[in-house]
Amino acid sequence: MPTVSQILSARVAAAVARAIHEEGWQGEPGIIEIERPANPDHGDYATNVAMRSARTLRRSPQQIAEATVSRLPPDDVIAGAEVAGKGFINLRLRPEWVARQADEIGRAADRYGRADVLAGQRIQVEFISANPTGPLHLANARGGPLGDTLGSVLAFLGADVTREFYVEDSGTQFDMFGQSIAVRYRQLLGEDATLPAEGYQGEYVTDIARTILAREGERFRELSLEEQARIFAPLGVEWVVSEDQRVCEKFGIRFDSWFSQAEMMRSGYFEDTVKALRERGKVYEKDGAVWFDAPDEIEDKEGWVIVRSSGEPTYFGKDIAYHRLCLTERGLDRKIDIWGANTHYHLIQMRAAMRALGLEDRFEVVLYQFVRFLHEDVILGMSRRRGQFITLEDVLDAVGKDPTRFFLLQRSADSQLDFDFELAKQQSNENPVYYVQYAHARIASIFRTAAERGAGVEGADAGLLTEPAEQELVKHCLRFPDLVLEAGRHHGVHLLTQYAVELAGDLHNFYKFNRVVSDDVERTKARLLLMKAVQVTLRQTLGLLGISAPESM
RNA sequence: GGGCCGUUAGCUCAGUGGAUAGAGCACCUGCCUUCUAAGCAGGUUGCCGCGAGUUCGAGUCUCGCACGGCCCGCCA
Repeated sequence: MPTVSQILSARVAAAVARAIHEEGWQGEPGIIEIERPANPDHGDYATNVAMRSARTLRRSPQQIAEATVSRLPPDDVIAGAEVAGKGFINLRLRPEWVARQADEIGRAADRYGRADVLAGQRIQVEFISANPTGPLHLANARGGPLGDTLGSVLAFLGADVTREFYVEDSGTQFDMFGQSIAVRYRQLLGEDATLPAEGYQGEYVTDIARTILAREGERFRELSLEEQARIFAPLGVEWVVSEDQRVCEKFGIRFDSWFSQAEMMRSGYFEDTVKALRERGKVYEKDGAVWFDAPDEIEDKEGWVIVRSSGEPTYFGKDIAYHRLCLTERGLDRKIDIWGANTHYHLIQMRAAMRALGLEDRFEVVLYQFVRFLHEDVILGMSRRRGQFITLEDVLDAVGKDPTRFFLLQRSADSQLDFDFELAKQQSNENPVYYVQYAHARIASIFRTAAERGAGVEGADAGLLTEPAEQELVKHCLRFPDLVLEAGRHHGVHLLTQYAVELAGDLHNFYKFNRVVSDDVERTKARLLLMKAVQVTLRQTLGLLGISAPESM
């Protein structure tokens, strides 16, 4: 089922081609862009192809538009085309066609809006990937709905999507985590031990030590702190990862894989990657460390360390290996990472490294600006090491999954946002998410009423949906497939929340002024089809957002 | 010093180079005997941060400036 833009674009392109041929013009037309005018007087859709072709065809926009429109006669979809303004071509959809689409949308049901433009592409979306040294909190939670929803959109467009959580279970922070657990373990045994200055202070560290003690007894008692740390760190990560899994499920997120960095390191793939970089002449030695040679455009640094003088790989070095692994050994066509804004410098480094390996085109990143967390009107810094944070789970329990997801998905990733905890709890009933869900529930209620009165859609004639309010609703639903394409192209999943609110608004307005279930049997049937179409569209949108579509509220 | 993101209504924010710039919240006025009032209708609000440039056309692109957030480690 092609989108409206695709249908119109094809017909306009054909008309332009005919115009050029028959008028004997020279040159190529501009790209056909189909847009929706803000002003309804300008038609349902419009194209600026005449303006865009004026230069190459060396004709005035008006002239090109006239020639195109005269070759764009009314057909099954287009009721009329006219030239307006400085050369716009305004297109009106045929009401009969629009009406029939209500039926098509209802029949498509959970296939509505799906496409195959990305069929055959294997795409990994990697998100959250928080350090496995403590519970998830809101700062790293924004990437959750963003990545999850982007994954859903890409899958909707036909891609083979894998959602991955990269578990960084090696390195300095990992070691420090193990030490922190060891200290708590010793304290539980009544020994004298103090947490290092950089240690993890959260209460959960003691919980982990207690769990280990309960499960394994005192058999690690005689070991040195270093030995204990080495044993406890993976156990601690296991504990945190299992917690993360549980909380992500509460958030409506299920990962296909939890990839272990330590496992990759044991496989020798890191050394292999350094070798590959060395063969390309991209690394050099200095001060006993191995450096990646920064490209010339980078003015502030000559290079970045990938193996320390101690022999320990850096995070940057390991991330190069990890991305190379995904894009070569694992056969992924694209890898899309959802990262917090504080990693933008890392992004610059990674782009350079990926370019050095010839993988740049397949590596994409969505950077999201930080969430500031307001608690009792105070902006909370979220330091995990100091144990100062409100966990994601606290937020989910207090606010609910749907409002939390909706709130985080409402704004573009580029804009910063404040999450006011008290406001979110207190105003959750005024949250726009309920406005959207209510529209869906309202339709469900209409169907319940219809069922009670023995009314159904059997034998309905969608062609009766000719009233302006009915037409507007169907047209609004028809925007959905184009919107999904747009969201997929630009990774802009917030477009979906915005659309959901607008469509819900249209439905509420229609509901107020138009009766669906009435004595008019034929009209009732047709309007039930209309309601079905809106319900399907709302459900599809909410489904992509990972937000439930309730039958009643 | 360098870099990334932002600056649009009182507040929080939408706005693939198109025609008269939008939504929610807040505020005011109406609307529940008919499919759910978590709703609807109407009203008020804008030097789109500032200054240049690019072009048929700029909130949108380029450059400069100001302000805010983040970053520039042999941490991750």
